[in-house]
Amino acid sequence: MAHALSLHHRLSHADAPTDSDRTERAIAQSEAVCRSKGARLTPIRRRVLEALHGVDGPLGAYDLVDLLGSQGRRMAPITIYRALDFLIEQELVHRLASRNAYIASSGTVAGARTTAFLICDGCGDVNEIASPDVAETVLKVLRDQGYQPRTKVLEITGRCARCQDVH
Amino acid sequence: MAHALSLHHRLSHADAPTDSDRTERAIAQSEAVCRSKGARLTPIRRRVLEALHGVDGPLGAYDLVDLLGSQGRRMAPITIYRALDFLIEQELVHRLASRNAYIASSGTVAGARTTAFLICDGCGDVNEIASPDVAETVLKVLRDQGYQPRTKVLEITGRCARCQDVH
DNA sequence: TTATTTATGTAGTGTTATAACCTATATGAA
DNA sequence: TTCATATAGGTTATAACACTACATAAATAA
Repeated sequence: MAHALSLHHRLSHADAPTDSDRTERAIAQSEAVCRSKGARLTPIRRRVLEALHGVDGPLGAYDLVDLLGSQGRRMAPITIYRALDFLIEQELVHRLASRNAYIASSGTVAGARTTAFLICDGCGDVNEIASPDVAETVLKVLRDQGYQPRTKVLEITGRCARCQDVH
Repeated sequence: MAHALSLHHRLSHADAPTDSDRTERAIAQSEAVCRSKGARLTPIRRRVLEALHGVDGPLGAYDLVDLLGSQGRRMAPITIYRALDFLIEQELVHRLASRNAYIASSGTVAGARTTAFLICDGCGDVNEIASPDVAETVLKVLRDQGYQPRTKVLEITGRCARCQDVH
């Protein structure tokens, strides 16, 4: 991938309890979601989800292979992909097609809302926003066309406020 | 790619003049656009663009390698990618990240409008729509966030009207 | 013409994703 | 519990997509 940012830059501080707390809460919530749907959040799937919650930004599938491999037995790429498929199915993770990367669904897993990701070309930051206006407008167009949407993810690339005017 | 549809299904009828007429007009318009910008629509780039206009739907980079290779000297993948980069730069072609595929910009090349692609999981059809409402709503959100957008392409996957209720 | 830039050729490699097949574990029914 | 079935994961290999690096050729500007 030739990462713009090294993994280390994106790893959360281990000594800042808030981050791991957030991860724990997200996992607990995910477990509840899976239980209610009869879906099995197995140890592998859970570890992948934890890894994605543990970093600030998206990770490639092979990033996950390396990251999880470094803290235990190395898993084959296909294993990671299978876990990702499951997590995407449960809408716990989004695939950022434009980046070939995966990111944990943030916060409100509440409804099947349309979310947009603002992906910065400069710093690589990914900003997940849930705009009811955009969601509604898009849904209206889809209704007009007779489309039944599956993906409700919009990926928009450009430059974030901090990275304006830079090359 | 293990194409859901064979190339032949997607090739336009050679004996239906309307299709090739459309392609010719699109190419003529593209030539004009390039001339006005001082960009060079070389024979290779032109052939790639023609190929994309000549089919009904997106093509992968290696589909283009095969398609163009079958009607002349085989070109290396990098050659196709370079041509695609140019065409995307000129906004004559869009990359569909979710499909690893490329599609010719349809019709109104007029302005840098936000376009949305409705990609059908069932039949693979790609429907390009230019909704001013969606465009405006998205731009408003981006302004609020201080984002300066580059990609103005929204990819939405789901099922088209014809493919509802199927599996 | 000559210098410079832009485009293409060639070979190799990096990166992302899946196929095919087998084994193990979990779940439900008898 | 025991067996049947379904689901998850292990292993190996390969497919599919994209680009690096460097050489050559063609177009453009000086």
